[in-house]
Amino acid sequence: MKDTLLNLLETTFDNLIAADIIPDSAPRRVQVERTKDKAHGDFATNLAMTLAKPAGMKPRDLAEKIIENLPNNDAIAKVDIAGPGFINFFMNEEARFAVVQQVLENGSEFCQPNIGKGEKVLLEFVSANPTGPMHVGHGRGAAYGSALGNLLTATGYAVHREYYINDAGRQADVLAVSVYLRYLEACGETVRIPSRAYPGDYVQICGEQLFQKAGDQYFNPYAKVLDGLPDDPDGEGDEIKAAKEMHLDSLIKRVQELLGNDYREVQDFGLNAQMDAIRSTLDAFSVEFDQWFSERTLSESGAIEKAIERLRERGHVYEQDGAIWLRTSELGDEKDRVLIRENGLHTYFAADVAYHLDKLDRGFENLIDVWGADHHGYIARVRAAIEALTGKGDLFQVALIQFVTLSSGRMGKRSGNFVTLSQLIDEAGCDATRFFYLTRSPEQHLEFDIDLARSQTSDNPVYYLQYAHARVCSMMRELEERKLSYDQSNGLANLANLPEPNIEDLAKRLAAWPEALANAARNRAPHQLTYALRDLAQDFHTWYNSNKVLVDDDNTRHARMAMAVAVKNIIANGLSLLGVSAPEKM
RNA sequence: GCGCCAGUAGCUCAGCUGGAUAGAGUACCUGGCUACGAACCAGGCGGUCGGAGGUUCGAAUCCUUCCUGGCGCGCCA
Repeated sequence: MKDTLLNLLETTFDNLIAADIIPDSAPRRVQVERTKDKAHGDFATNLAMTLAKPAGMKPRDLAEKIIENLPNNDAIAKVDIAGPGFINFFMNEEARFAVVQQVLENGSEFCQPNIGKGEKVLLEFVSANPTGPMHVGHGRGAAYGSALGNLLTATGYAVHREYYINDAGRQADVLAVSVYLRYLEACGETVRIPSRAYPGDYVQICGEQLFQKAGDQYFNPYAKVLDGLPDDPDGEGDEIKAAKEMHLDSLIKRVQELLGNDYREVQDFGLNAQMDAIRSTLDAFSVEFDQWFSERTLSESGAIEKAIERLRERGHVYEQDGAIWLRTSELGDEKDRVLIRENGLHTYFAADVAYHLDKLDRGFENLIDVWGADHHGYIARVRAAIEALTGKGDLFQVALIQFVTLSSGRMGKRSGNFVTLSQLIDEAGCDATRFFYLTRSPEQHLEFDIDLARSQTSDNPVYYLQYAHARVCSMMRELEERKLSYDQSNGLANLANLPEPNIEDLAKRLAAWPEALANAARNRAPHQLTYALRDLAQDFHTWYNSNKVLVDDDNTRHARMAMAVAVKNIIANGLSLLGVSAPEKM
C-alpha cells in the first residue's frame, strides 16, 4: 500500500514538472509515512513542504496542485491537506483489510520483503576466546548476531554465520600452561598459579580431567618446571606488571620445551574443553553457526604470508625497527600497524587481515562483524587493510555492541567468579534472556538486573507477546471443542463489516510489519522488531478484551477468527526471528 | 590529550532516512473476571529530551561548543 502511494507520488512529481509548477532541479525525494493519529488518515506525505521553496509557493497552495496532479486510485477514499502542508491519505475499507488476506494466504512471502536480493553476507559474531566460559557480555553479542542473521535472511540476504575461534597466539598458550599447572596439581604436586594466568574453577576442572584421561603421561616435577624462571612478583604498577608477564612468557616457553610434541595435545585438551562448553551454551541459547573458523588454520595454510605478500605487491608494506608494518595511516587509521614483530611472530592483526581476505575470497560481498564496543579502535585498521587489498573498505561493517553492566558491578574479563551466560540461561530461561537483550538498541549501554532476571521472570515483556500467541491458540482449541465452524474466505469477506472500530488498528499493525522488518534489517536493528511486536500484541489484547470472537453469528465469528489467526501468524514469525519460542500454552 | 558510544518520565528504555500534541514498560493511584486464558484490559499521575547557541516551514533527531558517564588509544589478543 505504501509502495503504491510512493509510485503515485513519483508520477505526480513528473506531472508537476511537465506542468511547470516545479523546476527540473527540484530535489527528488518522495516520502510517505504512516500516520500516528487516525485523524490524519492512514498515510501522509510532506512533499508539499519540501517542494514549497523550489516551487516558490506556499506549502498548502502547492499541496492543492499536487492533489490535482495525483493519478486516481481505487484504494484511496479521501485526500486531505492538514497542518503546515501535510497531505493525508485515507484508504478505503477494502484496502485496509487486504493485509489480512495477504498474511493468511501468503504468509512467508508477506513476512519477507526482499531488500537483500540474494546478496551474500558473512556475519561473524560471538567469536569469544576459548579461554573460559561465556559471560553476560558475550550473551548480548550472541543474541544480537543471531537475531540479525535471522532478520537478514528473512529480508532476502544469503547469510553465512561464522564463529572465529581464537585458538592461536599467546592467550592459547596462557590457557595451555594454566591447564598444565592444574594438571600437575591433580598429579599430586603443590603448585602456585601465576597471577596473570587464568584462575577460574573451570581451569582446575580441566586439569583434573586431563589427569583422569592421560594419567601421568605429561608429568614433570613442579620444581623442574619452575627451575631458573624469573619470579612472579606480587603488587601493582607498570614494572611489576611487566615482570609478571615476563614470568608467564618464560613459563610458557619452559612448558613447551618440557612437553615437546605433547604440548599441542595439552593445549588442544584445554581449547576443546572450552569450545565444547561454549558450543553447548550457544546451543542452549538457540544460537547456530554455519561455520566455525579456526585462527590456527590461517598460519598453518600459509594464508597470513600470502595476505602480507598481496599487501606488499600493492605497495602498502614497509620494514622498520626490525618489524614489518602496514601503512594503514594512509587509509584512515590513526597510525601504521605492525604485521610481523621483531621476533618474527605475526600479530593478531596480521591473522585478522588474512581472515577477512579469506572471507572476501570466498565471494562475500558484505562483511558484518559483531564486536564488543571495547574493540572500536580496531575498526579503522581492519577497514584500511581491506581497502588496501581490494579498494572496497566500505563493504566491511562493524556492529558495535556496548557493554553490559550488572547491577552488582562491571564484568571482569578475567575475574574468577563472574556470572556466566550459562547460569543466566538456566535461571531466567532462554526466551526471557534473549528477549531482554534484544529490547535494547545495541549502542545503548545495557544494565542487566540479575536479581530481576532471577526472581521475577514473569515481569519480562516477552510473556506479553507469548501470551497473545497462546491466547489465539487457546481460542482455536476452544473453537474445535465447541464444534464451531471457521471459514477463512468468509471471514476475510466480512472483516469490513465488523462493528468494532479498533479492528482497524490491528489491520494497520499487520500492514506495518513488513515495513518494520525492512527498516530493522536496513538499520541492523533487530531490537526494533521487539517494539513492533509489542505494539501488535498490545492492540490485539485491547481488541480481544473488548470483543468476543467465538460468537454465534457465523459471519462475525469467521471475520474475527481470521484476524486473530493473522495476528498469531505474525507474532509467531516475529518471535522466531528473535529466536524466541511461540508456545501454544503457557 | 585524541577518538568512539551514550545522556529522553522516579527507575529501565523506544523514538525508523528531521514531521503534526515526545511514547512504552515499571513504580504509584482508580476501576474491570458467573468472560474465547486477568501472564490481560480501561483510566490517572509523571518531561526544560544534559546545558547553551545555530541551521529551517518544522529539531529529541542535523551542525558548533561545553558538562557528565562508559570504552579505547601495545611489536597483547
